[in-house]
Amino acid sequence: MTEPTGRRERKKAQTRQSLADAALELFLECGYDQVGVKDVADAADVSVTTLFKHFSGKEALVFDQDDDLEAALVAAVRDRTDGQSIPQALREHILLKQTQLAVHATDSRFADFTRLVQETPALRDYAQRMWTRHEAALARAIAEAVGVPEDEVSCAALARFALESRSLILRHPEPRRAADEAFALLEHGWAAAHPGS
Amino acid sequence: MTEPTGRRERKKAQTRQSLADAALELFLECGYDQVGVKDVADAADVSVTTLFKHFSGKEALVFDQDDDLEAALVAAVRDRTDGQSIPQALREHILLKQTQLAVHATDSRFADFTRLVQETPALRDYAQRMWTRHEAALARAIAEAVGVPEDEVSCAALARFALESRSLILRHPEPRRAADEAFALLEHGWAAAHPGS
DNA sequence: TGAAATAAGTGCAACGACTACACTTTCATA
DNA sequence: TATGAAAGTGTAGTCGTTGCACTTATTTCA
Repeated sequence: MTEPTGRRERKKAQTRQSLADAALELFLECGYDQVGVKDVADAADVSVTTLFKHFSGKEALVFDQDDDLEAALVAAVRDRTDGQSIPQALREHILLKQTQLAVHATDSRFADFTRLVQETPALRDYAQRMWTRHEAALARAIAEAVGVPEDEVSCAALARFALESRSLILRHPEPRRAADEAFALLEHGWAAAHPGS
Repeated sequence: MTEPTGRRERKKAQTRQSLADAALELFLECGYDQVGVKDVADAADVSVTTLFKHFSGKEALVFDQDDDLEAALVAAVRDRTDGQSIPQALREHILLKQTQLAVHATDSRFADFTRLVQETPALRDYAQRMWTRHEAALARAIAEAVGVPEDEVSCAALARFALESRSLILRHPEPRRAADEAFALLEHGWAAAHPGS
């Protein structure tokens, strides 16, 4: 299912990959704003038109795989271990998915990538939207987990706040501690409204 | 101090006003995306260059007076009545400043304005940024009010969450109830971290 | 196997927001 | 009243993005 069957799909995927690779390399080397969309297309040896057939905009060149995000987020709530509260589960997930990898840079390329995103306003904002785009799905998952109607405001609020705290954590020198403090707030607030979950 | 002294400043203010008026009228009539920046300039009888000397971008044409926002926000925390918690004060302020006016439309023009903003992604996002831009100032005010160092994460978190809940409230059919629920979460969480404030 | 349908990729021209530049007009002030 | 600062103008350009008509490669199916 992950394997492209025909030659056509394979070439398509390859073109997309070339574009993403070229973009990241150029952005890292010269800075996001110094590189035009034309430069990326040229480096990948395709036309600008083709570039926009693959990516919805310049910022999207950097975030290749945003599809898993929502599923993982929902799963983090649904499949949390017994006794773990929803805010705790979300803190773990966000911390794992974002910060730990970036800080203990196993791969120095990932650290560079994160720095690029954090230092470029356009990309920082885009990343934030990427996450917030899944607010509704997360809110629904939370509502289902506690067994309340899915339009409960407190669920939407928890979803939004948790997703927002991501950027709060990311910019802090000690992400783990920041996450603990930010989520402590949510933890207590949530417990008051929904005891025992 | 609010009175422009010379004729020059008066004309400048007038030009700015013409632009803002023309923009709002056109946007309301035809929709934000259907109106070009050129159309606005023409309607105000100035050049496009001049338009951009007055406003930093197309979206800014709609939000004329964002300067008071920060001061009012800080004041809402600093000058809250005794016995009122910080989250309560923020809920009141946001509710008053945003939602009440929009709902009980004293002025139907204000309702139209709010609808325009909410229905136009570019404007909705810009408005959200406008508020979030003052997160740091609000966080500082909160930290000062409780007497903790100004880089306390919980203060930044409360500031961010409160500002974010604005849009949560705005899109809800019953803003008052939504505000109560969202801020209840913050209320309890905050009380746990900073008892008695 | 050999069309015919399908989809990727191309080049060009254009649009809209925005900026740089060199210029004119208008006002304040010494 | 002369001088300089500041408001305004028009043009031409950049950059991201889209529409269009077109070629080329691959899949499908009669």
